[in-house]
Amino acid sequence: MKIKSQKLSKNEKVVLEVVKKSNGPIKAYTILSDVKKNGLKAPPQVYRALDKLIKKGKIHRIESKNAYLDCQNSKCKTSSRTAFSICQKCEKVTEIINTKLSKFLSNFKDDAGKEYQKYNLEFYGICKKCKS
Amino acid sequence: MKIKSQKLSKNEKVVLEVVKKSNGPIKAYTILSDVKKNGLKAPPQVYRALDKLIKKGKIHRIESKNAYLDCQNSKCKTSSRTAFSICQKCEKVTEIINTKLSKFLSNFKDDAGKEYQKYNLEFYGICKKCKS
DNA sequence: TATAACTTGTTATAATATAACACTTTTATG
DNA sequence: CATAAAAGTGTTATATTATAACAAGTTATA
Repeated sequence: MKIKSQKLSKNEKVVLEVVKKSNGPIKAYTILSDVKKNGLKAPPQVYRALDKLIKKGKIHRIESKNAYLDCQNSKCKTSSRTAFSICQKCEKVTEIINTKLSKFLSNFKDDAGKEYQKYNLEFYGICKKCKS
Repeated sequence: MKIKSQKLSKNEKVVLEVVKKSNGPIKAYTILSDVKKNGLKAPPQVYRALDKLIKKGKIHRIESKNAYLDCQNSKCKTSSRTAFSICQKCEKVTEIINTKLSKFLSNFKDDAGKEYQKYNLEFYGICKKCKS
């Protein structure tokens, strides 16, 4: 089994830094305006970096928000099994790292007996801070 | 507890028919070009109908595809707890209706002990047909 | 009938994402 | 090392997805 290189290119590093330092999910065009000081100028440069970073397990895409979040899971080597908690008020997003959940979903068989190597789960609710 | 009306407006009916008769997830602008023969002309008319239909539990949005699918679950009264199987080859999408899964996710407590009223789960794999 | 809530029609534009092509850099390997 | 293949970059243009804003019509019902 060939292991995908985790080495990052110049643009990938630049984009990853921006995603990391953002406090929560960040949008592609927000990243773009930020990385302009690093010489990047056009959307494809950002989107290409984002795609690679996702494949390399460095960041995740929050599908329901068209936004990107750096991976909090030190053990995460891929982008294949993800779960998030999303606050419907403040829009805060947290990655859920929970063995019971990931085991259940990884072992889940549908009615045809099929298992899945890849999933994305998004939970929606009101976070602690917004409740109080 | 007030029950949300399931009554559909004219445009909602028109859009729902198009989603229903489509063989799988359908895009907003595909719907638009289809409903032009019914007199609808502009994106907002379609998007408004889609939003309402989702809230009324008649259709679902497949987040990772920006596409819409009619709800297969006769018992589905809301859009709050959804699970789908998505083929990575042919892009076929099937709604997963599985009590074990929905129970597990509805009862799931995160590390803070929090439960969620709403979730969306997307499984990715290769469907039977594409495998053979 | 008045009025509030909902629905529609319309134009314009915002936000998100990719195609296509030329060029450069890095990596692998004969 | 040479050099070819693969990966990465820069750029322009354009495609795709979605919403803002406003005016007007319709429906429910107090």
